[in-house]
Amino acid sequence: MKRRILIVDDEDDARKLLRMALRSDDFEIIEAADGLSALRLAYEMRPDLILLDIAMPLMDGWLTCQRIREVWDTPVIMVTASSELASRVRGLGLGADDFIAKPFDIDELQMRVRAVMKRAEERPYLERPARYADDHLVVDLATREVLVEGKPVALTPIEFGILRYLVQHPNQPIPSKELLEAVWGESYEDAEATLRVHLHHLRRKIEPDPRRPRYVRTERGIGYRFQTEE
Amino acid sequence: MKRRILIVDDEDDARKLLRMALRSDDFEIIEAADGLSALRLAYEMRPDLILLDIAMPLMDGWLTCQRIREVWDTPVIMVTASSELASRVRGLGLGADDFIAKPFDIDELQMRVRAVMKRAEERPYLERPARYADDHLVVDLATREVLVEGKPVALTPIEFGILRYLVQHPNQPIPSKELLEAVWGESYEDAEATLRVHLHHLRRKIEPDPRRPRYVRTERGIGYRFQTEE
DNA sequence: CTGGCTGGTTATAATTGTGTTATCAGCAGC
DNA sequence: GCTGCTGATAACACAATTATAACCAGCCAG
Repeated sequence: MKRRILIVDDEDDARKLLRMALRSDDFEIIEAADGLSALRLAYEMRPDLILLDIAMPLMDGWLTCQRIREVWDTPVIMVTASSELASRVRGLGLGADDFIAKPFDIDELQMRVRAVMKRAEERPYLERPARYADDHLVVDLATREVLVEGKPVALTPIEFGILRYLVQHPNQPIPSKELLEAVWGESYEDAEATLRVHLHHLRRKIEPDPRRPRYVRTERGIGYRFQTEE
Repeated sequence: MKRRILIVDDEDDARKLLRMALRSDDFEIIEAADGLSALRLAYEMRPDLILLDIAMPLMDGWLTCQRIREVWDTPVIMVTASSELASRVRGLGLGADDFIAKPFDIDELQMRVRAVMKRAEERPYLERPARYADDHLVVDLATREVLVEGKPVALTPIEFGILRYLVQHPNQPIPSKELLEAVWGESYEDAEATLRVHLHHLRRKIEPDPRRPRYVRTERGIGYRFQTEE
């Protein structure tokens, strides 16, 4: 089966180099010159792997990686200038699967690409949903769009973060601690009061009847759960 | 928790280099100079990660990796001279988790070590969805969902805790003390009166006829038992 | 048949968890 | 400076959960 690889780099020469290195019958190469068009292209073409340059104008590789990972589990290899080596560790937290330093060895690149793809295949593939839709509510995690009764609804970053995590784990009770960690990051574990307030706001915006939640159910003693079916 | 790393290389200098690079409060380093003693040491010390040089006399890195993997799946990082780059691809088939070329960058080594360990920790994702289901009752421990006659039933945390423990040990008489300890935690061993009350509530919610329990049978003088078949 | 034991049932009061509202501080844009 | 938006915090209301006590029912041994 032919694998599709998305190369993201703002410099034409760098893209060409990567493209040449990966020229193979096994791969189909697509390219983007900046983070934003990479997101759009990824949304459209569903690549099997993304090669991401770190140094890019506007939206850099870190941010792009983060945004991609908010929605898909597509494996990502970061391409770094060797001077940036020390900062690579950051990438682990953002979920990059591997790194390769420029200038890279062609054999090494190919090997890492194949290795990451292999690992991704072996992954116990629980693909996270990128979208929820029914008559009342539409949540599109890729475009960050939320529609209620067909009308767009503006969510604050925190509200969207909560909703995203819940939608990505439908019908599962999510402990409040887990939700806090997912949205606020670690070391924010005892702000459940704050969480309740934001959940209140979120419900007010998306629930048909906020008094008796249809989507964001509370699991007493545990946390919350996104209910897909009535 | 301190992680144990096994370094395998026949050259003393190379081992020293690796040891120095990984000197850290997080790691405990053990070493072996050839494949065979590496196997023995690994068996004895159960390292969390193995760093394996490819070029070694007698039993080379590939073979050692293969032998290790025959027994258990400790993560392995292969260390290669860069001239051997092309042959690296072989390692994938043998189950190595990552590679690093000599001479290596210290930051990169540390990063790869931590990345591989992190992945290995996340691996035991084989959480089996314990579940009980028949015509009348469905208990899904993963989603905490309980259905009676197809309708969802709301259990309190304690009620669910009791039911979970019983379902996880079907057809076995569970002493009251054990149930108490499992649900409330230790040091709560003489609240059997309380336990009875909660069991009453639980039965009222899930039994077809609470007067004559079908599922939660009482074992006089012992405790309780979850009966799967009539 | 009777007393004592084990376990079931009911009632009630205390505790806890969650929803809601109000208020304030920080901050960006104007 | 002001204005509007966002998020944190505190205060309170309310309902669900829990522990405790009191009482009841069945069983078994003598």
